[in-house]
Amino acid sequence: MKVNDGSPFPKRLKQARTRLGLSQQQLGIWVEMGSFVASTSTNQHERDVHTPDFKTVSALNAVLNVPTAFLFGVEDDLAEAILEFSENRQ
Amino acid sequence: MKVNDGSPFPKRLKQARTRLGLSQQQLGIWVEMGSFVASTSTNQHERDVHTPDFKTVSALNAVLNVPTAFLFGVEDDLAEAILEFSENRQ
DNA sequence: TCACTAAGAAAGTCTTAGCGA
DNA sequence: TCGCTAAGACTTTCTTAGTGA
Repeated sequence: MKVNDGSPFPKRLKQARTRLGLSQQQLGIWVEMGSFVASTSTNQHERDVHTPDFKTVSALNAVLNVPTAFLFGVEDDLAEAILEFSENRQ
Repeated sequence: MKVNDGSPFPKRLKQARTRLGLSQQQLGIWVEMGSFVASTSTNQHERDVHTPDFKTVSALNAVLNVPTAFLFGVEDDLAEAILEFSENRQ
């Protein structure tokens, strides 16, 4: 996946991270367990330099407490609805 | 993204395609406009050999008439809810 | 025509080593 | 400490050419 191809992923990732008050490095460490890579990797994902593989996406979901679908929701209202759906279920 | 990494994308893609009664090649042609590549490419995506980039994902959304988030919905009930949400809005 | 596969070419992502605020 | 970047190493995806049902 190339730079800035229109994916909602970077935006949603940042949205979910800042909601929890985590730094890029903190998120990366909890997800990937490598403190040298963490900051760079997360930064690249949020800036749409590239997209992580699904294993990383899953790990992000777990830490950020959002469904995978949320990170790929293009429309804001749909993304909101996805969050509500998952919160009401838990 | 490697083979069988747990992404819901392959499953959802097949689900959305068969719902419309399209062949792998037909879907590929409408999305990518290359009849030689179409069949192979779609087949690889559905079998989770690999995942397409976001431009292709967007094109698939348009043809299949589903939101991007649907293709990345892990939970079946959430995926259903995403479909309903987008249908009620249109 | 359908779903599917191997393998080289092409394009992507990850890691290392840094930057300025 | 924070967000961020370049570039080579590494890994993935795409295209071509083909299979059997």
